Amino acid sequence: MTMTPTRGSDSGHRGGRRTAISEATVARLPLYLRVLTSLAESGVSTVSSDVLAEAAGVGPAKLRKDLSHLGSYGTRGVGYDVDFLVYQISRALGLTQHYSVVIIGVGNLGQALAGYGGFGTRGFKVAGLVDSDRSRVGSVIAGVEVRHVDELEQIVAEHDVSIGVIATPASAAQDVCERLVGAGVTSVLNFAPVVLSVPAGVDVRKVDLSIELQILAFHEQRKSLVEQETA
Amino acid sequence: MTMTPTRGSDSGHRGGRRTAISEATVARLPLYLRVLTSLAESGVSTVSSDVLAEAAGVGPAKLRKDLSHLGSYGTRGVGYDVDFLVYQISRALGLTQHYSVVIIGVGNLGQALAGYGGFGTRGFKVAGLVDSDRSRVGSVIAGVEVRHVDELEQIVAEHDVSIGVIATPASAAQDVCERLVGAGVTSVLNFAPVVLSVPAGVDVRKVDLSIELQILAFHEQRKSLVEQETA
DNA sequence: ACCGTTTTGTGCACTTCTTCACAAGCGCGT
DNA sequence: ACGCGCTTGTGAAGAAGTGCACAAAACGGT
Repeated sequence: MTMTPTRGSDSGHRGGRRTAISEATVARLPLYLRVLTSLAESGVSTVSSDVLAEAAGVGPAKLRKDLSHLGSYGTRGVGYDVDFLVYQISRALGLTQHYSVVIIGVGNLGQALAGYGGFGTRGFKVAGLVDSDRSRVGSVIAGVEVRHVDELEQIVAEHDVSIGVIATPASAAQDVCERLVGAGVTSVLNFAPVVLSVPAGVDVRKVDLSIELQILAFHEQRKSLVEQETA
Repeated sequence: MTMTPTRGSDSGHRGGRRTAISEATVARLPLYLRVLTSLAESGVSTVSSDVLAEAAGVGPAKLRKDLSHLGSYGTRGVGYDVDFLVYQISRALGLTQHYSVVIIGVGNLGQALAGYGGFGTRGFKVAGLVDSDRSRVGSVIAGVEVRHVDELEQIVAEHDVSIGVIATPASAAQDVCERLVGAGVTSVLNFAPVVLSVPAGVDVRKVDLSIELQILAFHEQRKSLVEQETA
C-alpha cells in the first residue's frame, strides 16, 4: 500500500475526486444514492446533510465527510442539490458505465436475483443466466434465457461480463468461481456459504444469510443477558 | 448510545467471556464457526490458527485475537480443539439457545430463504411464513404452511419469535417492520432495499444486493482506471 | 529431567474510521 | 450594503480495528 496521499494537489480536474475514497465511505455511497433517488422521485430538489443523514440512518458529520471525499458539491447555508448529487455519486461509483452480470445457479435464489429490479435501474445488466441442471436450461426468467453452465466462458466473452454472481449450492461455488476468474471476470458476488479463494486482483464480496442471523442471535442473547442482570 | 462497557469484571465465570466482544469480532465468529464445522466433518480434530485463518480468509493474528476474546481455549504448541471451539463459539454467539424466525414475504426471495438449509443446523427455526397475497396462503414451503400476514402478531406470540426476516417489496417493508416491533420482535433482518426506522433497542441488519453490486462496480472502475494510468 | 520446536495469547505501534466543534461561505431580508 | 441565520467542509481528537513480534506455555524426543 505505497500510496502518496494526494495532498492538496487539486491539479486540473476541478471538482474531481480530491482524496482517495475510503472503503467505509464506498460502502455507504450506494445507500445515499438510493435515498437520494427516492427523494428525487418525491420531488425534493435540495436536501441538507441533516435530513439526508436522518433518512440514510447515519450521523450528519459522517455523511458530510463522506460526500466531501468526492468533491465540494454542497452549498453552504442551503444544502445539496439532489439531482446533481445523484449524478456525482453515480459517477464516483462507476455507475455511469454499464456492467454486465452473469448469474450462476437458477434455484430460488438465482431466480430472485434475476427478477430483482435493482439491476436495470443502476447500470447493471443481466447478460446471462446459467445452471448446471439441463432441465432448467431453455426456460426464460426475467426475460433472459437460461443456458447451460458449460457455456459460461462463452457468455462472459460475448457480453464482456465483469461481475459474476454465484447463487449455486456451496459445493459448486469454488469451481464456478474458478471458471469465472479463468474467463476473465474480476469481481464476484458470492451467495454460497463458503469462503472462496481467488487470485490477487479479483474482488469477492459475500452475502450470507446465516452469518447475518448469527450476528442477530448474538445481540438477542446480549439483550436477554442484560435484562437478566438488570432485574 | 449510553453504554457502560463492562470493564474488566471477570468476576466468577472462569473461562467465560473475558472482554466485551467487539462488533468486528462478532461479525467474524460465524465465519470461523462454519469453517470449523466443515473441518470437523472432514475428521480434523485439531487446528492451528494459521490453518484456520487461511481457511477463513483472515490473518492469523486477527483470528487469535478474536478467539482470545472468548477465553483461552487453545493449547500452545498444539492449536485449537475443533469440537470444543465449535461449542465455545456457538455459545458466545448465543446459538446454544433456539431462536424462532418468521419470514415475511414468500416471493422468490422468501422461498429461497425458507428453503435455505442453514436455518435448522444452527439453532434457528422457521416458525412462520407469511404473505399478504391470499393466493399464496395455504401453500406449504419447506414444510411450513404459508399464513396470511394478518396473523403475524399471533404467530410471533405463539412461537415466541425473536427474529423477523423481511423479504417483501420495498413498499411494504416499513409497515411490516413496525408490526414486527409492535408484536415484540427485537431483531430484524431486512432484505428490502429501504432504510428501516425502528425504536432504540431493536437491531436491524440489512442485506442488499444492489449495494453489494455497486461496491463491486466501484472497484471494477478503479481497476480499469489504474490499468489505464499504468499504460 | 531437560531442551528444542511449535503455537498460543497479547502488549504495542499503526492505521482506519468516527465524532466533535467551529470557521468559512452562502443567501435572504432589510 | 450589511448583518444574521443557516449549512457545509474540515482539522483535530477520540475510538475502534489491525498487524507485528515476542514472551509464555505445552508437547515430544532423548
